[in-house]
Amino acid sequence: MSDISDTTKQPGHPVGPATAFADAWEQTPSLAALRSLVRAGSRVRPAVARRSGLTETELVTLERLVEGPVGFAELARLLEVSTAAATGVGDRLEGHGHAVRRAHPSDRRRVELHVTQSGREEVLGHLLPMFRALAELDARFSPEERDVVARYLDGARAALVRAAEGEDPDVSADGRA
Amino acid sequence: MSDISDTTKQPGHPVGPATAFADAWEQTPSLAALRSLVRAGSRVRPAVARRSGLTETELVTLERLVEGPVGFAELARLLEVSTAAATGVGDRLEGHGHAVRRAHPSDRRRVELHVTQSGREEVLGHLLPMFRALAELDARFSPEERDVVARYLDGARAALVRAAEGEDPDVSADGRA
DNA sequence: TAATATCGCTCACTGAGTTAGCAATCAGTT
DNA sequence: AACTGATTGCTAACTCAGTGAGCGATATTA
Repeated sequence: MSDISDTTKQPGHPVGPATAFADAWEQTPSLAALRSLVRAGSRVRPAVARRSGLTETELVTLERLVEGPVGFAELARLLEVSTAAATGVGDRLEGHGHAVRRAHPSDRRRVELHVTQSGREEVLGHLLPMFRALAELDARFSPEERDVVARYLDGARAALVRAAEGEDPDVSADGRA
Repeated sequence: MSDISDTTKQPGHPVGPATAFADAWEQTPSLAALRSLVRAGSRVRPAVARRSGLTETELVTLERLVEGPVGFAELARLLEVSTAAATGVGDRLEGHGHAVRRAHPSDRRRVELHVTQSGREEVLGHLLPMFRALAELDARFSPEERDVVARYLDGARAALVRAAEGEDPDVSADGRA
């Protein structure tokens, strides 16, 4: 009975416990901007992947591949999937022409996955414009301002990392600005 | 032949086109911090979902539900999935005891999904600590500093949004700080 | 009242992930 | 050199969250 929210009557912005939500969030413009930024950030990869006709996993793999070839075991580790899944990712990327398998020069167990020109274009074509835009934005701020921003962002990062891993409340190290 | 990267010989940090990557990125500490932040941000939801034994989709649904009940058509729209998938999400959330179906008071076609106490605890328990940590961080900065941060973050958000949607290069509106 | 649209559901299917187990290879120890 | 154990990448069988098509029920509009 008391199981269900009593916010039934206020569809848009109910008053119940959701207030606690809003209380800790969206108070200052900077916090609101932070929220929007993180939201926008987590929409980039899915969107780019969809436009490229790739899985998010495949896109992450390509992003890594432009920095150099990777073996499948390592790939599985950084994607946090099974090696079987990594094999599948390689198959699909090869099918798209975005990557190629190559024997490891010294270790004959290993097979390295290399990005192709097509794969590199897919990744850089979508992401370089974003990087450029961010670099231009960054350049519009003074060194002192950038320092403030960096401290803020680093603190926020620490908070998010703590949320992502289990929250040990007594971890007071790490994110001190 | 010229298809494959010639970075084969430099596993760790090759010199090839990946340099273009690094050039536009990770130059200033603030840009590096921004990158880390976005990275950390996109790890939060998957991590929280896994710890809660939920799909990311189910977690997103719960986050929305704490703000009030939603119908399945609307839910499908905001999740960007089919209504069939939304039905499945509802089934699973009900199975977990995190949500309940209820008839819409006036429209007898509609079925609203309501969060339960259990569902609310699941969401708030994981996310409120993060919100609090961010609010505390925010409070450690002066209003002037927060203003700088807000301008920076808003510009960054605009760049990310532009990257998520198709990049129209001539869209100069929107994100001007 | 009739035509159209919307809502939530079921059904059959797709596809990216899982676990288990395989042969091949490498590395260290006798 | 040979044996042991770990690692690498693959296949096979399966799971499960998504899709598209189509359904009855209800709401909305002409």
